[in-house]
Amino acid sequence: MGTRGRGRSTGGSRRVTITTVAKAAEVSVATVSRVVRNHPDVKDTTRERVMQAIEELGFRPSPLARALVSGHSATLGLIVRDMASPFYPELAKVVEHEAGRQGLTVLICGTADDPEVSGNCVRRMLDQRIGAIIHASVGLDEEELVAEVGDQAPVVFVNRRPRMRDASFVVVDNRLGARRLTEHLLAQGHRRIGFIGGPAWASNAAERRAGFLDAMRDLGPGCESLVSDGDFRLDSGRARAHSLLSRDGRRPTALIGVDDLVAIGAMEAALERGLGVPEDVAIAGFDDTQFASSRLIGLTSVAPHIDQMGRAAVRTAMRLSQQGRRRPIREVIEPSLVVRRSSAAAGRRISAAAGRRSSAAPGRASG
Amino acid sequence: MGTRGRGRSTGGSRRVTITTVAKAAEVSVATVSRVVRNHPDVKDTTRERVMQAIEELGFRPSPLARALVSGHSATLGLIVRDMASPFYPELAKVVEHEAGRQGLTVLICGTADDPEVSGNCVRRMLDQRIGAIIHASVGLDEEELVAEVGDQAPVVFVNRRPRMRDASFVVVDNRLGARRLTEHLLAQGHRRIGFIGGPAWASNAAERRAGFLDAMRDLGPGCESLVSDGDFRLDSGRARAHSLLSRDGRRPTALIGVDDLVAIGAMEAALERGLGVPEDVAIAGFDDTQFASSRLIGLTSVAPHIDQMGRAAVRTAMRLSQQGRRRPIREVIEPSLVVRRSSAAAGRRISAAAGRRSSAAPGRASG
DNA sequence: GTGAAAGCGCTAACAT
DNA sequence: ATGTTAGCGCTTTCAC
Repeated sequence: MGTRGRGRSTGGSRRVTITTVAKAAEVSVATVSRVVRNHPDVKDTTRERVMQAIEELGFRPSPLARALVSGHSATLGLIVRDMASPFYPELAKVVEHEAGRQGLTVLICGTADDPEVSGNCVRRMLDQRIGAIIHASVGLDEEELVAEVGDQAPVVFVNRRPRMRDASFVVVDNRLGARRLTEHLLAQGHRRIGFIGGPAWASNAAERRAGFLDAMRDLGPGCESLVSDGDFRLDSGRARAHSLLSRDGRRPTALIGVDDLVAIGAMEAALERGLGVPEDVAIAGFDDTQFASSRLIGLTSVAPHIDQMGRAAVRTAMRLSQQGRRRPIREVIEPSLVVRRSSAAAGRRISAAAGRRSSAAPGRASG
Repeated sequence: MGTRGRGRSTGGSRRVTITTVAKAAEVSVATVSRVVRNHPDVKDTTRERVMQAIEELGFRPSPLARALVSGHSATLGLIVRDMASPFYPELAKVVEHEAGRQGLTVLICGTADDPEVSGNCVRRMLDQRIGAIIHASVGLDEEELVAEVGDQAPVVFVNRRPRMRDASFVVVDNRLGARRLTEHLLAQGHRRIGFIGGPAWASNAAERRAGFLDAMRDLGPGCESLVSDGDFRLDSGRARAHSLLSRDGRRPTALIGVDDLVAIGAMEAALERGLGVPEDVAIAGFDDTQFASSRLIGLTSVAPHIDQMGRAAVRTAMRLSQQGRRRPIREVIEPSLVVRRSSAAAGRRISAAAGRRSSAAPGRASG
């Protein structure tokens, strides 16, 4: 603290390398290296001496040199679709925080689900001998991705269930989430429900949609399901909602957005048409993002527990990169339903604690 | 395309290094290196030959080795306060995108304005021989930061004007923004205006506050200014707003939040007190984030032009790291005021094009 | 348990 | 205009 150097480093203080430490501790660089890496084959007294030298000199090993020689660095690559879409920054925050706690650095990259951007991104990461890739985008065909990566780094898919065998992933049970949400809406008396979906290639969108349709079939005999696919953007949600809500006489009384942003687009559309939410049309989304939880919006949403997902992703990535990734690690998180004003018929079915993370998944969940 | 390798790399294909290329092109590694770095001292025919070898072999230089020997890498470090606060992901998106276009990798890190986290973060980045640091957090005392970094990498402060001389930065003119906003509110007939500020150590918060107070003094003689400082979180905004709005008889008719999140907290508070926005109390914020621009919220906000800021930040970072950063580069962006429903007295003072980025800064701006 | 030596893949003098 | 050589700071056999 308070080095008070005048900008230029203070004359003599050359950079502290492993060699410096070796000399100070009167051992070879190999031994210092062992100590730093916690290799067992070091006598306790030696270890002590080296540790002290490290401490005194303020030695910090160069991740660069380390990565160059060992072939992989303590760096995580996080690939997202769009940092500006509310789900991703929340995920990024958790991942970065968790990674930081483990001393890992996080490289970030936003593809716009453009395979080319995505490819560049992955290549740049591999060139850095990245330790593991956390892939939370949905675009690039995963075959290509995995082929490109080969065995250069383990890949963890997040929020997306890859089609291929032996891939590792951390996802939320989207079908279950959709089912619970649908169940909730049916219980509210809705008989005509619209689903505003995502692009065909997005597996999580497909799962949510399928979950909705299955639930309608199983639980809402005689009810009508309307599906309209768009992409993940707000404007798409709005446009699709407008079109669904314009069916005179037969318009849906409830709308589900494939994610919160789309649902918010739908809310905007309702507003623009002079429809009250939830009186005229109930609306719900997926992801339980900050946006949804604001009382100004009060959007009912399926919570994938982003923090849990993020932490699991980092843990998985670390395990894979350590254990030589013998076999895939898969994790499925149970979603919960957070009911808010946008779908609360009586205006007060919101669970007592209106706080953000309150889970309201009831016991009556289907089997 | 379509390498179709069976996972394991296809037997013989060893890694392609600069030496491989040198052999193939029948030149020395130095020449290949020159070609790769666009060094002028290479005969055109030679260059051609090398380029072709590079192409054919699919050679990609190792950023690791490069950084190790040259002392700095093509990597940008982005330090933010909180990825989950709407301003930052929008900035991160632009920075990452712009960096990607230049072939730069982005390392990200969220401090919670905790100097310790921030310090670790900076050290990790320096250990990676980062090319430049874009610092968009506000917490760590910049003296410490700059001392720690020394001349190891150039630093660009973004969205924060450092107190020290010869620091580079890209900021928005917060005082001007605050003045324009205040002017707008006064023009709407407000005579008692509250300002919900940020923490004392945040320079941008201080500037916004000062701009507000100055404008009130200059333009609103006899008007009352109420200031209540909090932090940058939504809950802080809500709490502060509640307290300001509870002054019976003398409550403000307009509230400014130090950023959009705080302003939204204030909107929630108004809602909770049964006050209409903007009829009973007008509300406005800073940053013009996505959140603000949704019609569901329609928050009047001062736009710092995040995209412009982000691009300028990357440009500045690159310039500094190339030109040996002789002298600081400073850039001040002119904000514009985006008027939305939350402060539109008649309910229709919203500029015709209700789109997100429509700037509504009028000519009558103060000198 | 410890050390010596050979690189990892490149750049940067210095020769030529 | 091109080649040679010495590292960057570390890990990793392989001896001892």
